Amino acid sequence: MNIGDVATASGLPAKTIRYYEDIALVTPKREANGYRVFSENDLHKLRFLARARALGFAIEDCRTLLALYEDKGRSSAEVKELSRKHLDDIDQKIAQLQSMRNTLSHLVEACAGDHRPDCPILNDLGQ
Amino acid sequence: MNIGDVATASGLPAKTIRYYEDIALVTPKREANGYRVFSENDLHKLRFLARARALGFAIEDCRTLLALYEDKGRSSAEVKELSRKHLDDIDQKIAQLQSMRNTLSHLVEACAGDHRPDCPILNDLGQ
DNA sequence: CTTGACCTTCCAGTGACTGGAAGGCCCATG
DNA sequence: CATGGGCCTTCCAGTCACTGGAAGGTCAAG
Repeated sequence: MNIGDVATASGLPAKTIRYYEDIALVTPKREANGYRVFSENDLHKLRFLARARALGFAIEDCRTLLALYEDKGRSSAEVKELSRKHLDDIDQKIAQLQSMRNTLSHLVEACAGDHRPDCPILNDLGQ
Repeated sequence: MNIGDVATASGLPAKTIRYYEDIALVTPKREANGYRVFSENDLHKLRFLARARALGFAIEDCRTLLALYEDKGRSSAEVKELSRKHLDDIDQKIAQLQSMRNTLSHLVEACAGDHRPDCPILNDLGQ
């Protein structure tokens, strides 16, 4: 398979796949003409990466997860620990966004949004 | 005031304030020795920026908001529109994170997290 | 033989800082 | 007067995970 094929099959842009090769997450072979050749296993890895990234795991975490995935003797504790930490991160981010949302939605509601210059949003920011 | 003073007073790191000068969000004067001198108005702007950033507004939005803040003839409609869009962005981000959180928390719960290699998290990623 | 869809590499930019090096300035103490 | 410590300065590089674009090679169809 060429890069376009695995891009379609994995849902990742070709650019991203090249980048993943750059940072050694996948290591496709090369044809005589220089084109990358992807095996089924490469595609499987790319799909794994796409899913892990979609869950918000950082690239370096994806690298770790992929290594654990391929290590048939790993303990699931390590995976769970990594995932639990990531879940905590997500919860923190959500909490932060919720707090922004709270403040901002109050301000937006209080703002008339007409041609007049009086604006509770700017008033608040200018405290 | 020197940069250290406004850093303390605004809560922004000195590095960040220098960066804000770089991108022309503030324009402090200079003393003969090259040190930046910040006026009360500069400090006021920095506090405005700190609050706007804390609400998650992008730097370019902050620039716009600051300009509107200083334009005493602005219409509040423009401010409200910008804020409403930002609120939508926040909502989208929250939704995305919630969906990650959902999936991931189910997986984490399903994972024994012991010495055995069987792991629902990796099984899911490897689909 | 040309066209168009692939593919390649390399370089630069994104956003909003952040860290660190190398060096100047200022004040107080010995 | 020297020195030490805490300010301040500039400049460069790195972060994260791509993304865009230029310049050019390859391949199959018509």
